[in-house]
Amino acid sequence: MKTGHDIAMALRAAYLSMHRQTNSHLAPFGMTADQFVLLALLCEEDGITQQQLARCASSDPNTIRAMLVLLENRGLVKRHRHPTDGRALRITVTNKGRKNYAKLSAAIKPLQNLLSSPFQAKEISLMIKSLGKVSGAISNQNSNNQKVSR
Amino acid sequence: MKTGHDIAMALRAAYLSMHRQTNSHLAPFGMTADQFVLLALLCEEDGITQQQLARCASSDPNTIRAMLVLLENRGLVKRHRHPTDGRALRITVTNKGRKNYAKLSAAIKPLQNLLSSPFQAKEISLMIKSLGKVSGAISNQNSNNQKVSR
DNA sequence: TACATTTAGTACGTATACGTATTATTTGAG
DNA sequence: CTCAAATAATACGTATACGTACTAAATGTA
Repeated sequence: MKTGHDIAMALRAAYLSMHRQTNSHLAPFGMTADQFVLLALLCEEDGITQQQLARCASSDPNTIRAMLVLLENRGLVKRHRHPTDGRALRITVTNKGRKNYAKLSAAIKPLQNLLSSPFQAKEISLMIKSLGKVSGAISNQNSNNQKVSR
Repeated sequence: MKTGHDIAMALRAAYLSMHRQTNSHLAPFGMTADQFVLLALLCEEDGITQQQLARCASSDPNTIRAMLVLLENRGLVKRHRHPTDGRALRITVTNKGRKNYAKLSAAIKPLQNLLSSPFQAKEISLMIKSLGKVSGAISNQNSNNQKVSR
């Protein structure tokens, strides 16, 4: 009988395997899997703030900032002051960043296909839905503390 | 239509959420989620080597070693020379380690239940099977390179 | 037995994940 | 308008993930 612990271990194995492979596919281009995630999100929705990026990437502002600094130093993104909110930074992708994204995106296509290859279309959406349930069930944990304490 | 990229993002979100929550549940006890994984594996199968532990934890020897050093400094595990293989180290859990594991195991039970709560038993085994397919499809990538190149 | 190859562990460096504390702005209540 | 609370970003520290290079021990083969 499978338990929550089994889910956790399976999730861990799948994520770490995927992350490792993605990194090794992108390393020849001097890019990491996580940097690619940011670049992909920004190419989809340019000009969002670090805060929003942290949410979309399921990460946190500290990590996002460190990564963006690296990407900015390599000329792939820019961080501008937000026009109406003096605290926030708007992140945009440079032309170089977009070109890189296109190249990398092509480079990991085989890996992405491999990722979906053992499944039928229905299974994929089912698995994604299940993973969403996991995220949902778990991430509404702490937000309670904060909302209740208000 | 969902693609490999969608699987990757969903997997990332689920894993990072789970990892964060697990860490925050274990932090009061001065333990991390990953340390708990090692302790759990060792309590199941005591006396295995760092190499085996790396495989079981879906991690790598460098990471495992660093974690074991921390755990050993806190008296939770011990690293002995392997009786027949002079290169290897056998890792065993101390009594203190076992007691800690029992305590922590109880502490995260609620989280583990939460993890499995949105599913029926069948869905759980299905998801675990799917995650296994992901791990399998991906991790047989590099081992080819090495075997072919010989 | 001698030696090339493989394997377990280690050392070191970079990137992430994320908690906590601090600063600068914005927002909202009075 | 004033000031407390909330928010975005940052600084800093620790733990992980993992690549690469190296050492020591085991193994297979000539």
